[in-house]
Amino acid sequence: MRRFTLYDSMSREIRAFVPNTPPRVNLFVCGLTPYDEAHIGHARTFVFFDVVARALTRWGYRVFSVQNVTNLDDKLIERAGATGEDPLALAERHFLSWRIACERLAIRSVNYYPHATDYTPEILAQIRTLIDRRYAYAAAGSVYYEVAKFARYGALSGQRTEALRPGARIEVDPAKRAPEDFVIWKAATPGEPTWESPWGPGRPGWHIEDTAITLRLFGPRYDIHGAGLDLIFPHHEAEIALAEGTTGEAPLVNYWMHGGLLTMKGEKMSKSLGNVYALSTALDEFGPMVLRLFYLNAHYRSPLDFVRGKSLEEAREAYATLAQPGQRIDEILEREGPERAGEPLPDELEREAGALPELLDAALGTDFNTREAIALLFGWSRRLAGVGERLETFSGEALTNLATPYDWGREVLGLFERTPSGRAGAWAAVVPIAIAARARARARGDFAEADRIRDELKAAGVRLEDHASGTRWSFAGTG
RNA sequence: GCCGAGGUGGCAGAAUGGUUAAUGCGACGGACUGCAGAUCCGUUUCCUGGGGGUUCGAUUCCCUCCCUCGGCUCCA
Repeated sequence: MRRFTLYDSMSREIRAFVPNTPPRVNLFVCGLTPYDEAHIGHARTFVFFDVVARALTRWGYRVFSVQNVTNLDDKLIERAGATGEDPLALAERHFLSWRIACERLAIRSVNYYPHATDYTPEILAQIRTLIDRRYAYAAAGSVYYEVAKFARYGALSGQRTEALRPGARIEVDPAKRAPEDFVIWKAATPGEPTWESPWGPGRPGWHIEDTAITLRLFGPRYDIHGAGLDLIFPHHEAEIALAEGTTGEAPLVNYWMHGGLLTMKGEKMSKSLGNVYALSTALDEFGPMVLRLFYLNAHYRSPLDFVRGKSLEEAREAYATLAQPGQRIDEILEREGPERAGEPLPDELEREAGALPELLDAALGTDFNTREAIALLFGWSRRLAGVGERLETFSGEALTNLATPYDWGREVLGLFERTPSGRAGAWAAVVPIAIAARARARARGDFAEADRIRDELKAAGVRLEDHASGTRWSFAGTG
C-alpha cells in the first residue's frame, strides 16, 4: 500500500493517510438528488472522486465506494406534483440518465448506489436511538434533531449556531425548539409517499439518510467522506451530529474531502441560478475525455471557471496534443501486434518511460494533484512528438514501454479511453475507402476532386491530415 | 455580519524560503504541404492583488487592507 497525503477539511491541514482497517478503504460520496438532469458542475465532483478511488486501487488499497441517491425529498415531490408523476419514478428516471452519463464519463469506481428509501427501516431505528439518547424529540408528527445537545456541532464548518443570522433561510417551523434544529422525520402531507412510524406516517428528512447508510455499511467510523464544498454546512455538520449522537463514537469520518465548485463566469453553476450546461449536452458536443481533462486540469479544491465557447474548446485542443502520441502507438500495435519486430528503445527513452509512473504516483499522492500529473504527461507527449516518424520503426516491445505513461493515465485519470460507438464503427469502415479515392485523385493531380472529398468528410465531422506516412483521420471535436 | 476558499503572464492554471515561476491554450516565426489543416522545431523579454513585517533572500511564513467566489438550513 502506497503512502500518500490528502487535505482534511476537518483539521484544515494536509495529513498522511492511515486506513482504518487496511487494506480496506471505505469511501462515501454524497450523491445527487435526481430531480432534474445533471449539469457539468455535478460531474466535476464525481469525476474527481472517481480518480481518488482509481488511485487508491492502484496503490494497493481495497476501496469500497458508495454514493447515495436521495430519491425522495421536497424538491422531487414538488417537481413530480407539477406533472402528476410519482416522485419515486421521477427520481429513478433521472437517476438512470445520471448513470448513463457516468458510464460515458468512464466513472466506474462506484460499487454501490444506495437509495434513501431502501434504508427506511435503518432510519427509523436510528431515530428511535436518537430519541432514547435525547438528541431528538418528536413534535407535531415530525421528529427533530436538537442541535444544542451536540456540543461539537459546528466543528467542521466553523459555524456557531448563535452566529447564524436571523433572516437567512432558516425555515419557520413552530414545532422546533430552536431554529437551528432540523427535521429527521417529516410528518406526512397528503399525496406524498409515506411510511408508518411510531410518530405517525411520514418520510425521512434529508440529512439522516447518509448516516443510516454509512452506519449500516461501514459502521460507526470510516475513512473518507467526499462531496462538493457546498455541502459542508449544514449537511455534513448534521451528519456528524446524527452519527456520533447515535453511536457515541467519534469521529465518524477520518478524512473529509471537499471539492471546489464549478463556476460559470465566476458564479456557481446551479439550477436555481439558471446558468446550467447539461452534462449530456457537453458529452455530445465534446466527448468524455475532453470533459475529464477539463476537470482534472485544475486542482480539485480550487474553483474552476467554465466559460461557454472557450473552456471546453481549449480542453479539446489540449487533449488532442496530449493524447496523440499514445494513439499513434496504439494504432501501430493494433495494426501489427505487440510482437512486431523493430528497433529497440534508446536507453534514454526507456529510462524516462520507466521513471514516469513513479513521478505520476508521487504527484497524485500529494493531495491528489491531478494537474501536476497532467503536466508530466504533457511533457511525455511532447517528448514523443519530437521522436516523430521514427516511432514507426520501433519494436512492439519498445512501443509498449513508450505507452506506459499513457497506461497510467488511462488507469488512474481515466483518460485516453477510446469510446467507440456504433457511429464510430461505421465510419471506420467507410472513411478509409474515401481516403483511398482521394489519394488516387491526388496522384493523378486532380486536386479539385481531392479537396471535394476532404471537404465533404469535414462537413460530416471527419478531419483528414496528410502525413509522410499516409493520411490519418479523426472525428473533429471529440475525444 | 459570521465561517471558508481564492487573487500568479494575453487567457486557463500549477509549484516552491534560493540560479531562466511548471504545463496547456492563444499569438508570432520557421519546417513540412499542390493548397489547407494537423504535426514538428523555435520564440512569447516585462506575470505572483496593495501595504507593512520576519529573513542574507519572500510569490511562499506572519500582520493588515482591498477584491472575487462559496456557505450561513434547497445545493456536487
